[in-house]
Amino acid sequence: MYAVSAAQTRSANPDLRPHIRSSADPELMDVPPELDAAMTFTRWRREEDCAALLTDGGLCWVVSGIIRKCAVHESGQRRIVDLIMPGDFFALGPADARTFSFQAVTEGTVTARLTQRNLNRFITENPGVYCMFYRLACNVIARLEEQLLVQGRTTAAEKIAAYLLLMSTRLSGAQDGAVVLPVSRYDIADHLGIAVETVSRAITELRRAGLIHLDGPRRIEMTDARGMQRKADGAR
Amino acid sequence: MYAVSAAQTRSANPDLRPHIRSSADPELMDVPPELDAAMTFTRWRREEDCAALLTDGGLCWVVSGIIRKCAVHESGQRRIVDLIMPGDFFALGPADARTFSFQAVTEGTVTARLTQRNLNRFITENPGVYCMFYRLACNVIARLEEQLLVQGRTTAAEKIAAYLLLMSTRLSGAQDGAVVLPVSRYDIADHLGIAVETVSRAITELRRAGLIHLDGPRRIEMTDARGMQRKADGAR
DNA sequence: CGTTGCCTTGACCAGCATCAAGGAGCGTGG
DNA sequence: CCACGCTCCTTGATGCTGGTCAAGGCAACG
Repeated sequence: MYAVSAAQTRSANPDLRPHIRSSADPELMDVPPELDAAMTFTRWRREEDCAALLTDGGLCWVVSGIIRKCAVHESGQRRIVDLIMPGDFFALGPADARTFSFQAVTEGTVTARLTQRNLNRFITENPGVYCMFYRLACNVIARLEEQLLVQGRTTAAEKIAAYLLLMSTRLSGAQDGAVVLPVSRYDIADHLGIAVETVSRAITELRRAGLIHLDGPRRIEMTDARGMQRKADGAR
Repeated sequence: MYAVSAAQTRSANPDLRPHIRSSADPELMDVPPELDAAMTFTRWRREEDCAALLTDGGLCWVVSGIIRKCAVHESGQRRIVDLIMPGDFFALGPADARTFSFQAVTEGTVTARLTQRNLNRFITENPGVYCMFYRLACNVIARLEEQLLVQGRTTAAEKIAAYLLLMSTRLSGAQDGAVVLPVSRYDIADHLGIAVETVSRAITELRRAGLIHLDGPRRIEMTDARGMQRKADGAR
């Protein structure tokens, strides 16, 4: 077992509760109050491993902050398969325990957890909740498919452009304006399957082309959303 | 609406019924007989577009054969995001209709379809079925994550090795023995985001290295499963 | 003030996309 | 029966892209 370093509140915390809303699909995450009361909230430090949340087969939501789902190859290479943001849910499949690990990306990430026991107890009384789980799972599917499309672009600049657009929609709901990247260049590299240096170069290329404007390494303004879209789609 | 060219049997066909089993998780797809009776079966010709199945928001299973889920970019490039095999289910998300299309890959692919209407009717009487949907959706998630890991490899040979191993497990349940690829080199290329020529060259490279043996272009024997795994993991 | 993590740039070379060509298998029609 | 067109697969030549190694800047932090 993993020793969780932060305090856990055993019941619903009114401070945290309202944040459990999917930005992509606000109406979706209407967690029934009964379910809410059965959840355990946890706050995580940066880079802290939170896989222990899921070892018993329970479910988990990100309330605030970011969680990343990683796989580490034999060769030592790390691959990020998913970035889990506020409102998103995640669970550990039967085969996942061996391949995947979870870490908090941002300091003070808060998760809401539903243990297998509480889940079972709740489900027997209220089987309709699976409908919500089904829809949440479909959201994950849509997210992974988008990620596959981003990784499927040919050049690095296209990948980065598509990635920034995707991040922009996921973080703010819009594809223009400014994004504050919650992840480092290293994380982006491992998420896209390219080298850090290439990430850096591609961002510089987009900046030189006048498609984005940097305000520090993390804050990126999309000065030309249309152009970014064309770039992402591999227009020549 | 799309004119479906093949005959449809309105009720459960005893010939087709037993095939609706997931090879990956046999116990999972125990479709309740009541649900089975509400399904519509369709047989598709090769390359036939079967997106019309899903426009009403219903669900679909592949009974036999293969369905591919594609996205086509502005630039005309095609990307395959998923290969759907017997026992797997698929549905059309709200945003999917614009981006994705579905086609039968193999001649005579059979699908089982549950219309939105039948689904609704059935669900009100039996809400527990969503549990099955949830688990099926989790299977899709696991599949997409594996695909992301395959695409995340660095060199083309690693990608192809990982892809062949994955195909092998998905088609036969084992990682050794022979695989008969249900897809063309072009499909593999569009699934991995690399050029056809590179696919061909990578397969030749694996053959020359003694890791596989070709018996015609589609039938591939894994003569050295261990070596394939090492190759896929980027061992040097 | 040194250390550490993160980001950027340069130089170099392997690997892949691209263009081009040719072969194998197959169904169609003469 | 063969000629033809078609799709699919393979191989070669070439130029560009990105991985790798190396170095340096910058900010936060002890």
